[in-house]
Amino acid sequence: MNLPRLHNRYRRDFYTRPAAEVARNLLGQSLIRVTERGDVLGGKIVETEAYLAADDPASHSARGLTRRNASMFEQPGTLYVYTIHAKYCLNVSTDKLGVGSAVLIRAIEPLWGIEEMAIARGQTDLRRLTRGPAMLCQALGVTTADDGLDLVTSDRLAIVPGETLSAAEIATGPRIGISRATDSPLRFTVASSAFKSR
DNA sequence: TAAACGATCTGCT
DNA sequence: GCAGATCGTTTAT
Repeated sequence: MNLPRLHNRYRRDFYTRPAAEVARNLLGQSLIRVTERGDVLGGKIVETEAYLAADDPASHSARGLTRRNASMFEQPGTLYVYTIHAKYCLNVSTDKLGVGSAVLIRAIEPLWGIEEMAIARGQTDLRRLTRGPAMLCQALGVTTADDGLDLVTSDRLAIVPGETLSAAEIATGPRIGISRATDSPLRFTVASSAFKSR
């Protein structure tokens, strides 16, 4: 696949839809990080989860706006980075300003800047580079310092059109690692990918 | 200000 | 496969 370029990135309207729809449509797209040196890191999104608003007890926004989850309520396309178990997770806000829904990007297939990501991870096994939300953040160097950044205008992080998948290539199931709303089918994966967290 | 809790990962078996 | 580490945020006192 060709090296993705920032100016081809998805615009605001891509994120201005219900979280589950964005989560499904993010599969196959390219998540890229441009380092301070100008290197491109990233790969193809293969696993996502949707987190809704007040009606989703598993969502950080279920109990309303707090200092931590404020980015979820920002305009669609805003990066929401939070810490959990002393690690980072990367989300993108969706729907509309003030709603409080987001998509968690759980795994990508490493494609660009693999050597640099391997160094950041302290791990050379391709399959253990970006297989999970915290691994992904470590590989890309994303931290809470990036929370609130706009994926539509940022020169550090963006999502660029990759490949379009057919419905048959996408698997749906319950979200991982949560204790509430464990039956909602809001996890989406590229069925054939070897780079999923499970 | 104290306590509990995770949208997790790693190392060891 | 599983137990244990880990630490910021939230919620309770």
